[in-house]
Amino acid sequence: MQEKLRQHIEKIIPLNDDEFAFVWSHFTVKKFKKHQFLIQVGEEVKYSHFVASGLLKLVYTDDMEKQHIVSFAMEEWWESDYYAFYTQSKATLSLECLEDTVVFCLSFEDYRKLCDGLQKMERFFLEKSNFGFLGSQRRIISLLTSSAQERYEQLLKRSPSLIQRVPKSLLAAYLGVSRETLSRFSR
Amino acid sequence: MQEKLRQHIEKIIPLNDDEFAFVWSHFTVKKFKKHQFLIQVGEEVKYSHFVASGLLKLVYTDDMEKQHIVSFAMEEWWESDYYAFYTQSKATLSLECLEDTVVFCLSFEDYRKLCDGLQKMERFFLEKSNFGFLGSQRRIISLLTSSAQERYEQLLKRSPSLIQRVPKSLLAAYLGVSRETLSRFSR
DNA sequence: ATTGGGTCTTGACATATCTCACGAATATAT
DNA sequence: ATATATTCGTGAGATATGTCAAGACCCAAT
Repeated sequence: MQEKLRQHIEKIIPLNDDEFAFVWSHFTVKKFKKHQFLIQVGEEVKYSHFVASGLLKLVYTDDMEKQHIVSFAMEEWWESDYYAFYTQSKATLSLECLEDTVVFCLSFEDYRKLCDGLQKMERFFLEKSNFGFLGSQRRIISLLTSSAQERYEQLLKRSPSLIQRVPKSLLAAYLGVSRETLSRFSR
Repeated sequence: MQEKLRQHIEKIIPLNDDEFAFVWSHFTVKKFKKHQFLIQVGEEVKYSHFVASGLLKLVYTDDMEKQHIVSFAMEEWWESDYYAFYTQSKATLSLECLEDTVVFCLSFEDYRKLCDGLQKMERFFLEKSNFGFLGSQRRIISLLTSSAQERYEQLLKRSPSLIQRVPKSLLAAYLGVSRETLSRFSR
């Protein structure tokens, strides 16, 4: 079970058994059913979540109650409302299961302890953060430069598996386009 | 001169004189005039830059030769084509001075040495990366949820100083809206 | 004083996308 | 098996924004 996390970390930095045991001791395993919430707007954000299996959506809900998808979290993704997590404030985003999901949870306190206790893990999280930043930057460029249809085609190319797993209305909410407009692209 | 960098770092982690001397030894100072390029598309990206004074634009140029502004870098910002920097590949973005500018340059090699030699600096860069990621995420949400006019008003509120320093055509290129459309908002 | 480059505004028209409405197809729960 | 909710596609009209063109303004250099 925890092997998934170990392999994930070892893609970036090698760990011996003792080190991984130390790492693993900071996590707790939680299981959720489709439609359950890991984070709700206004509540405390206790954990950063490593997705062992399943699929989640991180959502911003606007004044009109319209949902916008900040990101999808599949296997091997880390996900949380990170602003609230790092600043230990209340959630402005929600995190909800699109499928039955298993996550490994890391509290903010344990996150700090882990980094302080094992130098390598601070390095690991730095790499993760850098990749997250670069991914966001690429998405911004896509939003600035491409039409809705082009963004849809880019998404198909980059994440073909997503299309099988989530309804198109959610892809639309991720791309920043209406459900109906996206529907007309397929033709 | 280097005091600016020290104060900047000490907002996040305290340093004694020896530690800062060690940090500073990894940087080189460079000065540029308005219109000069720090990074050009296709060239190597040697440095991450700390802006001591001045103003820069990080630009993505599309197939139609249209410019899109990934970010503005003012005093105390770190800027580079970070994808190319981290992967040591060729630049896809350009970095150009909008004003006469002084930067402190950190090569990739020195960046690694700095992190390895002084634990605290890895921590510092992790904080920076996290903030960069959160900033990008907020901009994505803004692009997904708000009209061009709303995004303009948000920018005015968040960075009123920018408006004095850069032509509106560049603000438009940052917001993802045409120069003409942005011009009509002021009324 | 004059020139030339950059900036800003504005009008007219084109186009992408949104919204609302409806119905068909499909999945899900009882 | 039936009922119910979700999902998907499509038409028609509204709206935001883009594009092209013209002119006004400002400022630095000659």
